[in-house]
Amino acid sequence: MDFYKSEPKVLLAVDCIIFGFNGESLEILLIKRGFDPERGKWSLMGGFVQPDESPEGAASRVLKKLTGLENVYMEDCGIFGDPNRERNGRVVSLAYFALIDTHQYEHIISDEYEAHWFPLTTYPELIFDHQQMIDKAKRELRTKAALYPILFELLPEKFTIPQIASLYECVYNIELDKRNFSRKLLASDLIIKLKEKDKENSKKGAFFYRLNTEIYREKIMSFLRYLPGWSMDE
Amino acid sequence: MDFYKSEPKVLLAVDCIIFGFNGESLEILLIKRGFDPERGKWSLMGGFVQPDESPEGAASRVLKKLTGLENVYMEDCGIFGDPNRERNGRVVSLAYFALIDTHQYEHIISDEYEAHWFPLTTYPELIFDHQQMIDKAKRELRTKAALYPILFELLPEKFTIPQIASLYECVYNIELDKRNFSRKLLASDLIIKLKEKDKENSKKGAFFYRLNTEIYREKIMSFLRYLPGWSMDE
DNA sequence: GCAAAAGTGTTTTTCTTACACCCATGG
DNA sequence: CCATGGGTGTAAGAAAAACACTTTTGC
Repeated sequence: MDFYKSEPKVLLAVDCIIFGFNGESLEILLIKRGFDPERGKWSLMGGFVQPDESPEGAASRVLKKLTGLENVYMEDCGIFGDPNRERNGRVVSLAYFALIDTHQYEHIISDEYEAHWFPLTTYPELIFDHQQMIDKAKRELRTKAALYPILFELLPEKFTIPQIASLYECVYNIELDKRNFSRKLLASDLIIKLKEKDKENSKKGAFFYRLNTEIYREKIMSFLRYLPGWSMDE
Repeated sequence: MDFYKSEPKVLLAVDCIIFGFNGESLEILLIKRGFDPERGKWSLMGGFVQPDESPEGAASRVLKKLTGLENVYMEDCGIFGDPNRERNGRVVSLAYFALIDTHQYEHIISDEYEAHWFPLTTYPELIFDHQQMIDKAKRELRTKAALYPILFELLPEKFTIPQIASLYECVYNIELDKRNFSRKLLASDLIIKLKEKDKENSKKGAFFYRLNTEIYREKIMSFLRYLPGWSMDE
């Protein structure tokens, strides 16, 4: 039964790039390590894959431990396994990015970890190759979000069109014509208008919308516009 | 120095989804296992990550061992680590897809492995979760190729426009208007016309082209058309 | 000379972009 | 009553799609 006895084993870790959007800027959640090695330095939240769990499971566990959140959108976004990436022995790390709405992030158990949100434009130096992980996660996020409407995962249930627009502006570091953006989005049938208005950010107030989950599920699987009338599931 | 002594180690494998295009159909390269466990069954080519190599390194090594090819386009496309995915103990496997031109595939060391190309439409049942790996690789290939011109990696140095068109048709399972496709491609400046013609596939003959590697390198990093005038590197 | 694939020209339609202008409202 | 962001209308321009038609050549 033990066919692979002679094969080498490695320590397998997961690290989470946790993206959050507060309405103004795109941010990542970092922790100040309270444990060795590299105690006291800033890093991504991570952990080791346990014998009874899958890597995704480990990533979810780690995320929940830090934020208290479950059922969060996560996606693996890279394998970091250079033999010398950690000085303290061989660790292969699987990077996952998570998209959360920062407003849900109240019930944080941050007593245990010294966690802090940083804007993606300025954050402290990080240990190991965590900087590269963030870069990779950013690229993956941009690529994926160009085809699939995953950025909605960063917004609360009720959101306004100006909010989404500014989210896209943050992610791609561009300026959008909000008027055209709004129309394009409405034409996709992805969002449903609500009666309420958000009066926080303007005098006139912007209508709230919610996701049309049916269309969303459809589009999240087939948003490719490069090829004529083609959908992912064939 | 030994901070992680108490953490569990796992066997870490790589499995390669090797895509090839022969001008007619998109195929994958499978091997008939000549070793236990699951001896005699069809599977992806794989191997274990060694202490002195990165996972990408392991994937390249495995690919080279089977095909003799080096410097092949590869990309990780999924982490398969369900605790019960193998009956013979815990193995986490990292899936990589490779794109190769089947015509380069002559110097195969297939004595050691019983390898065979199968069309993506019909191939034998596979061990473990290799079927899911192929599904994932297909999805990733489609997503990536919708934004970046990676499908050229499947073609020989000299190729014709009808060849690329039929490749896209294979990958996305669609029919293209070859006339419009041709113009669109030429407009991108990605390819350079050669003097020669390929007379194999038609009486008139189709001109050969080669990649404009400069434009290629540029586009492979920024082919997103979803957002106005935006490039990946900011 | 005809069948078959390659490739060009042209029209139609659809999508993007730019921007003028109206709307609602808190101060 | 006006400054401010939210939102609609509209017209110009670009890109995609559809398709008629010409080119080349092996048989």
